[in-house]
Amino acid sequence: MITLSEENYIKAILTLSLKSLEKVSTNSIASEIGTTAASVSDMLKKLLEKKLINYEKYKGVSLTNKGRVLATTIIRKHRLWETFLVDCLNFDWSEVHIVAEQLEHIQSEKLIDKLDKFLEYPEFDPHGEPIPTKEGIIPNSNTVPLNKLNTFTKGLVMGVTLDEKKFLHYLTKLNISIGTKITIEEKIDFDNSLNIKINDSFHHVSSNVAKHLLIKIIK
Amino acid sequence: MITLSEENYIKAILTLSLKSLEKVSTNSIASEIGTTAASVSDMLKKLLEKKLINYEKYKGVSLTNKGRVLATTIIRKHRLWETFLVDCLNFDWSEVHIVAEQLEHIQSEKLIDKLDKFLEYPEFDPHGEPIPTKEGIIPNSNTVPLNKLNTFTKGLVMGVTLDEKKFLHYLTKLNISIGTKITIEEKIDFDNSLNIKINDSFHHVSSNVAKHLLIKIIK
DNA sequence: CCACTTTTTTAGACATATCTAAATTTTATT
DNA sequence: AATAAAATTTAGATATGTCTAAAAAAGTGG
Repeated sequence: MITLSEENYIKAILTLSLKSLEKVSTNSIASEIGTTAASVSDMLKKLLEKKLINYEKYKGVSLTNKGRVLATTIIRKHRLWETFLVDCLNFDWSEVHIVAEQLEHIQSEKLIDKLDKFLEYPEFDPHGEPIPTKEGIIPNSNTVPLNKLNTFTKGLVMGVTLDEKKFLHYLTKLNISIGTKITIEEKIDFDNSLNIKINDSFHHVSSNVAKHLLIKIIK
Repeated sequence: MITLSEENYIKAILTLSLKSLEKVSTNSIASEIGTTAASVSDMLKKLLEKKLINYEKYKGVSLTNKGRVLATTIIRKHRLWETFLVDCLNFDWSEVHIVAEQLEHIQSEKLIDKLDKFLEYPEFDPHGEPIPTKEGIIPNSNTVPLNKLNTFTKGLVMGVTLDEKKFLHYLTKLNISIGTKITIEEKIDFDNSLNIKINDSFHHVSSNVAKHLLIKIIK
């Protein structure tokens, strides 16, 4: 069981992951949530226990695939509820946030699927932010599958297009999650596999893995 | 600040109050909520502290006006959300309860007013239960203002039609709340005031007070 | 009306989530 | 490379809400 508080931390970690390349720091989470670094430290232990984050003391945090899926689900719920509040209930777009912050924690997959349908599958929320898909992908016009990138291009992992246990487990092993920075070092013509750099360490991945990783190109 | 847990207790107390005339017992609350009598005892102290209930050790519980308004608001929210789930999202009426149990705790008066309007001010939820008004009255075809009752008629207080601090304070003093049993003992022709019996003690109330008390007649 | 049963409350624990203050580790600077 | 500064973690406390077991009060039957 995931508590409301844990959900808020996971969401904060995703938000921060998307803002920069580095692992998320304890202090940044504390200021995002409005709490103390000590409380964050306590909570990180619990989230590690539940395998929602990758975490080493003093070394910062990143989301595991499990954590990433949870976080995008919460953002999906938040943005769908905001859409409902503005489009159906005629809320002003500036006042929906605090209400959606509560609604995003309602536990019912069926509810959110039916709300999505009722709203006719909106792509963007009232603030223009893209609504993540049911599969946990945050749509972004700038994303490209990893295998389409040129050598020496750098990018951030924005999502995956395959929801398979073995695949996600493999990504965890490679230390790939949302916000992970990847550089293409070499493309092997023979089998379209890639040599890539992930946070300063080098790995080799097959074309089949690369095509399921959505990347946002950065300078 | 009222916590989610406190809201669940207050709601349970109202539900039980409406089922019988007596003060609500610790054990009945425990089985309604699915917890132990010890936990209920602990919580009753907190609810008394917050002036949401009338409570004397070993003597049972009733809601104060403040508690009654809170409880009916929660039921109003619950029933409006159930209506939304069935009418808009095409939920089956049998599966809405658990979702509405979560939604009923969302804190936003504006949200519930706008939802009410969006649903075009429904009078009944999908289970045929009346939706309480914004003022905290549970509509019931059987209710009559106290001043319309005949001598020796007995009834239960179902709501009030005046939301004024002095009035509610006066009712508290008289120990009148939702579910309180009242018997008309005598009607004074001179000023239409009434002598009534409340839980075995006798009181005199003005016609002005009587006309704002909604009563459901019982045998 | 006294003993027995049931109900309710209290006492003492535990889990969650938070805090302040102190200790530790990392990082930055000279 | 030593030391100062900043970031992070630990230790210890507090508040909420729950539990079990024991004590106390209320109700019941011979």
